[in-house]
Amino acid sequence: MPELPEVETMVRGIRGSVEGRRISEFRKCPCHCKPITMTPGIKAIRSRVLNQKIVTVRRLAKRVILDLENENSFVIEPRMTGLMLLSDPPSTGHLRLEWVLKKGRSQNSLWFWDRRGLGTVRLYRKSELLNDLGPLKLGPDALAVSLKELKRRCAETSRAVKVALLDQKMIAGIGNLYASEILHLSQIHPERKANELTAEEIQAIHHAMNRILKTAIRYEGSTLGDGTYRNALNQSGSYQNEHRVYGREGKGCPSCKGASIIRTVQAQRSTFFCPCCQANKDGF
DNA sequence: CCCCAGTCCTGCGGGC
DNA sequence: TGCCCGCAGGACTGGG
Repeated sequence: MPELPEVETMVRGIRGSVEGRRISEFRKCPCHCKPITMTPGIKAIRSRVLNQKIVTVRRLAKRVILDLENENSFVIEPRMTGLMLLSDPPSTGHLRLEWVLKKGRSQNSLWFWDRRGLGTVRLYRKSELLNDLGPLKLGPDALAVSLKELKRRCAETSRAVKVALLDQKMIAGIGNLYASEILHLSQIHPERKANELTAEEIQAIHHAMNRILKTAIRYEGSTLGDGTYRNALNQSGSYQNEHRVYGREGKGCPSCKGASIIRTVQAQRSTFFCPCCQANKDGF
């Protein structure tokens, strides 16, 4: 499930083979699955992107952005199982889109692969992506938000802090896996109301967010049991071996060694935490 | 404002 | 052994 570290890994993996190249072809792959969401349609996209050079490859929260020289930008949202690949798809059956790229005489391809097909590919004007007033309505990036801004945004919501961290309008880039990891390192109970956290607790979250996400990027993200997440060369990440709580229900807490990790459900998603290390305040 | 359930989608694994 | 069902959850929507 690509979250910030996985999407950052995708961007880093494809950048060198994509930036500065021209799109000589953009097409749907002949797979028999339902087509993924794409706006506008393939014809309109082709008319705006063919023969355009890809100037920049970058990450915007959990999206991959390809900025073209004519001020159009591809916004690729992998959601659960989408991948950006340069070679060797996990299975050819779920290849969705292909960009054929050219630079001088050399030619290579970039693919969007998506087993479940929940991912989306859209073309926007680059000017629409500059801030959170645009169509994406994203909050500040989890790796760029200042402590002051995080405090301000926490104060604005009474939702459980775990649920608030998943809200891309509040902070962009964190998903279900890293939300649990961040709160465990912060030693904060996931049900605590965001607007009741102390300044010290928000500072702990800010610090943990940076540490967890940066470390996960260094490990090239988490590849879970289903093996779906892979980097641009179809290789697994390794941060799953460093997980403190996610997917570790009933196993020992890596911090206190004594207690077992508990799984609960918040906003219809699994939350993992240590009832001992994260048992702070409000009776939790 | 907040919360909840439903929607999209496919593969996997538990239970019978 | 084989089939059915629930689960995985990112983003979004509609109703209370």
